[in-house]
Amino acid sequence: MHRGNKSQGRSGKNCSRPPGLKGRDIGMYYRNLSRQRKNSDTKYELKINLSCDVSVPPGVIERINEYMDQFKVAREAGNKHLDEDFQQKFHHMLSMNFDGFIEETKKQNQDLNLQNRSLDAHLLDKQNELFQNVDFRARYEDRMKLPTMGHAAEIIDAVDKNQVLLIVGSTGCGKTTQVPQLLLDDCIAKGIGSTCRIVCTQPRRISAITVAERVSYERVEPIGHSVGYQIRLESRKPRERASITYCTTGVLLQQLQSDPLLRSVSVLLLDEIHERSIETDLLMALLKIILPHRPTLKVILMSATVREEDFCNYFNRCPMFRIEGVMHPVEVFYLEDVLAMTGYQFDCRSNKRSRPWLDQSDHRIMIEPYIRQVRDRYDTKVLEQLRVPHSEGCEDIEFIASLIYYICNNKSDGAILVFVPGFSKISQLHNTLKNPRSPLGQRWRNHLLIFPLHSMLPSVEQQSVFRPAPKGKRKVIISTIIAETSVTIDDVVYVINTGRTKVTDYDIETNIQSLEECWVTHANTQQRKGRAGRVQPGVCYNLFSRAREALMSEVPTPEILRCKLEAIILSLKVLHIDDPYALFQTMIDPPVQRTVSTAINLLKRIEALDIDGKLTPLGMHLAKLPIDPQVGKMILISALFRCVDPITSVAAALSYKNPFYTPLGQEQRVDQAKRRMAQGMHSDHLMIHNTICNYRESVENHRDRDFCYNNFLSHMTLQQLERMKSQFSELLSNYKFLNSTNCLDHSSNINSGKIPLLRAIIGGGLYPNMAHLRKARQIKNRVRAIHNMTTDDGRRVNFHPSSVNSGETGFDSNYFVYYQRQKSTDLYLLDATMVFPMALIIFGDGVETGVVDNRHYLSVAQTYYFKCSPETVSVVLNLRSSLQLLLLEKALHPAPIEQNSDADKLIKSIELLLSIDDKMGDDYEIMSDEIDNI
DNA sequence: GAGCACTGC
Repeated sequence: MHRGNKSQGRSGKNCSRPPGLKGRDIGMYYRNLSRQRKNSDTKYELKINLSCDVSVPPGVIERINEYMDQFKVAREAGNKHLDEDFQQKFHHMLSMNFDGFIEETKKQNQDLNLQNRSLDAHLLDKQNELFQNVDFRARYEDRMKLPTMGHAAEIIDAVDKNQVLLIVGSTGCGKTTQVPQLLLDDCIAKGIGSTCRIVCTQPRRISAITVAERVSYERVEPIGHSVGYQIRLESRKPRERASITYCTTGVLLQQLQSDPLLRSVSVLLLDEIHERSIETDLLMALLKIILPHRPTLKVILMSATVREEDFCNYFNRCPMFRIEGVMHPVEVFYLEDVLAMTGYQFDCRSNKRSRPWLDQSDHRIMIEPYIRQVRDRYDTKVLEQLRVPHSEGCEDIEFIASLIYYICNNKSDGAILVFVPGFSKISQLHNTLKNPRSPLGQRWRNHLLIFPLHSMLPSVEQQSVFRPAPKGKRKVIISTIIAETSVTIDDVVYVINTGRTKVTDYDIETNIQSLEECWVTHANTQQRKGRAGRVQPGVCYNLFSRAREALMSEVPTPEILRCKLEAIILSLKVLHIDDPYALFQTMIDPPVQRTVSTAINLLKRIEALDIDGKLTPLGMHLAKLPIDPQVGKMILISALFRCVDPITSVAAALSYKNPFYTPLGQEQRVDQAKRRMAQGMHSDHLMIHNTICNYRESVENHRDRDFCYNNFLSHMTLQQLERMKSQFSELLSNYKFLNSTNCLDHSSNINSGKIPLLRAIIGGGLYPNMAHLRKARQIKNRVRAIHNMTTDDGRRVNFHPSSVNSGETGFDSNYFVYYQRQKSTDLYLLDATMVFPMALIIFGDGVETGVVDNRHYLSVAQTYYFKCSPETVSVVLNLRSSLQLLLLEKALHPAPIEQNSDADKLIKSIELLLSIDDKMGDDYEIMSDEIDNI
């Protein structure tokens, strides 16, 4: 760490770059210089530029010192609230290794192993009765038409003889609804129903509910008898024994914490494992550990025909069943066929710049050999069109529209489902169909019923898209990948697959998450095709050539390779799987070590793990919260600082979703609504808090429907956010951080009105995700503004246009914290809250102090340096160490902070320090670390 | 000036 001497470095005005450099070259020069310096490890020799002065007025320092003295005295007196229970649990937990943990859980009494003979007899009677039921028999006959039922005896036999089984079958084969029933009824018939508890996991909440409802119907029962479901904050659980539970995979993973050997389960079915979600990948790895300890547990893996050998091999070449699907046949056409049918000609004069020129040469290399291969089968006109690079995908919206009109002209009734990559293409196609320029378009305009489908659009929650079109109308659904698995519309007969989708990726080298458009995989195309054959024979039009298809990947990249691992590592630690590297190595696709080490470093920085990678008391609390560790830390701090309602609102929205939706063409009005809610606080997070407060008020006045409608809010999302808030406050209360389970309880919200404190706590949770704004300039007569801002790694970033901070100037502080940073057309902060420097100093790590040019400073994470009087330095450092002690103590001995207790004094001091933050002059000098992206 | 999709006892 550089202290004192001013070294000769490049910075702001003192720099001396070679003369004659212009524009981009200047940026490149500094970038290279900065990289060289980083490489030669001379970072700390650079000049330190001191930012704003964070000194505190002497009167405040006096008051804080008074508080702190009392705190010290109280601490020394050893006046602690001890929670023996937790302390014991924690020490016990740390002292145990995995094998010890397993031995311990084996000793616990598990009722399921105890057969209940009178219950068995009762179940058998009931079953005989059911089989005589007229409705049951009618429904059973329908069930018998499902291909799965044709394999009933084989499946039951195979489950009996094997611990692990793989069932491969496409949509409609009935594996999800029938296999659990077969096994349950077999157990009951054998007179051992009381030992049977079947759990079947689903990737999505909606599928857990609908499948459970379907199976209940087949068994002529209301839901909650022998069949039920369990998803987060919503469950209709079935009876304990002789039952089937459909749950989300996430719920089962959470249950592992209290039942690590799954002793309450006799048969576990993992459905849709081919989707390669984090949850199923992780569960499969954990099952490999669990199975040897649970010889009676049966596991049935269920997959579509997508690389199913991978799963078979992963479980030691377990037996595999293939069940045919009952889909109607779907005719498939490719771009060349569609061009031949429609005779469409692309406008080659138009400048299609959305695809980089390099792509054009790639396109030629791909298409020319293919054209030679098929020149006898297609007209030369068609082949000429195939040569146009923007013929494929969804570059030409008019082309897609013309195919829709072609279907209207030539094909029988049935809805059309168009897959496009994202919001902008939905919007473009929607506009084209609504305001057609061609006579053909005008002819069909009034015969189309158009439904845009996107997670941010309200139509997903409405029922009209599922209803059949009235006579004379044809439904056209323009959708993202959401209609591939998550939203099912039955009457679709025609699918138009543009072959494009958006995917997020994560670059471990640069730590940058990106969202980019790319080609789908064979697996996606297969699934999209299937959407056309649900009710009758269908047609699928792929808007790419067979040559393009040959270049597409087989399957999407598994999720585990594309995301952060902090939360998983923490959850492994409570299962006593202490070496995350080793566990990840056993997965089907292990993430690279660097991703794991990055996650571990972050967990150490937020003090969830200690220097050796062991769980800290804080880490143990965070591991048990059903939320990412940083957001978990935020709500824990909010409990200590008694501002639970606002912060749980923030946490819920960050971990679930933003309650605003954006109807097509209403972007600006949505922005206005958000800005109204933000109340000038310069915070997307506090905006959510304000929104929830206003929503509650509207509910009390019975005006919530209007309120949601006028402000583009999703009622369903707001209600789920409320449920999550309750869950958080219940958990915090169970862990003894709070007195009340109600997040609105007065004792939990004494400081909820103190906005600077709320900012600081949001900052404390989101840290180290911080950004520094060096200049904000309003563009004349516009709502826009230009922001010159960098994140702590020196990269240039901007507020995402959907953030309430975009377009804003006149901030009271130039520092921000954010939850998500993503690269698309630019590197964006998707959400941000303005924080005062003191918040970063108090809640940040790597806080150091020193003297430069005879001025004292405080620095955060060796990134931001603030001028500061020596008196303030001393009081702040004192406060920081006390806060750390308090956090540790509260984590070890959870208890609410009593009014006027020693800890209360500390909290008040911090509050005092944060509340004096006000507009502080900040110099805009460019710092050496921040030059990378100019 | 822009928003693939999921999920948590």
